[in-house]
Amino acid sequence: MCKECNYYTILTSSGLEPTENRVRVLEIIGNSSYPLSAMEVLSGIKKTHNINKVTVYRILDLLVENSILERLSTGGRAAHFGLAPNENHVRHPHFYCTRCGRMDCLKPESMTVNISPLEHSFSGAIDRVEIRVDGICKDCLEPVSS
Amino acid sequence: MCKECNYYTILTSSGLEPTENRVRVLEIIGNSSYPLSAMEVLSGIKKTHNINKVTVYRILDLLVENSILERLSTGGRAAHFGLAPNENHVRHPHFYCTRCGRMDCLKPESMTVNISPLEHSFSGAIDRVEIRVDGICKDCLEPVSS
DNA sequence: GCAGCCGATGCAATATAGTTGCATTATGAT
DNA sequence: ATCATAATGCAACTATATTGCATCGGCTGC
Repeated sequence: MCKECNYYTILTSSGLEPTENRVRVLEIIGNSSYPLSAMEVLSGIKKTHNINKVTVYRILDLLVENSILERLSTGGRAAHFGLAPNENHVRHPHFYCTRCGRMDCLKPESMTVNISPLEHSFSGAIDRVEIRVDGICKDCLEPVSS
Repeated sequence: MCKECNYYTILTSSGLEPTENRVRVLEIIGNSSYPLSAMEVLSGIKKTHNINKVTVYRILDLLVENSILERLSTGGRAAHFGLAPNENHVRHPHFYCTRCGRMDCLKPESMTVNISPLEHSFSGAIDRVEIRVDGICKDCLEPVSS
């Protein structure tokens, strides 16, 4: 997903200690081509290093608070996490397969959205607009080949 | 939310038994101006009638499957449920207040979305596009008045 | 009427995702 | 080295949702 990002530097430039666990969480999400759930991050790291699930949750919260990661809701139960939009990563919508539960990134240019009517009329504060397309992915549509 | 809807008829015309519990679930969601969580539906009904939470969950699932209700994800943990788009209810985006956790309906015309680029390039099947605006609502922004 | 069936509901137990409190360990400053 | 603070681990817990199985209630055929 991101070859231009130095995860260590991302942390330090946000004023966060670049601990091994934080770098690992950020790496595993940054190197994934689609957003990951907390459990996917946990088991990904556990393949090579010991880490506790609470630590993963706390790091994910911390990175979301610092706008390094973005928390995405799925049609399912678990939130998924991807790199937050920044100069290297344009904000983009996501696709959620209701059959296999996998989440994918869609190209930013796959849709156009104009929220200026809302911005002019809305009396609260707008942080972000999350767009999720639900459906069935290519792999789940295709008949199983033998 | 809907004065044109006869909840009893909505059920029967979908081939579902219009049981008291089903009508009550549908009424409480249909009469709300914003989507409700399963727990809100449960406690709403419990004010006047006995009902089990499992029954509520099962009815919600059933009504979503039959496209009578729509399941909306929030930034929080619990899914919320509102009437599905139909001839009386145009599909519209929702607002989620990250401070108080309340969900609100936004006017359909508050934004314009064009997904035709996606439709032409996407190789899976698209069911629906869910749009959620996250931020802080008017009430939570205002200083508390004494 | 009533025997039998089936869908709807209830209840208890369980699953899943995430959180909290507190103890322990690691890190950096002096 | 000592101390303060931040980060992590562990166990228990909460909230949300689901499953398995028992029971209830209404309808059908007789």
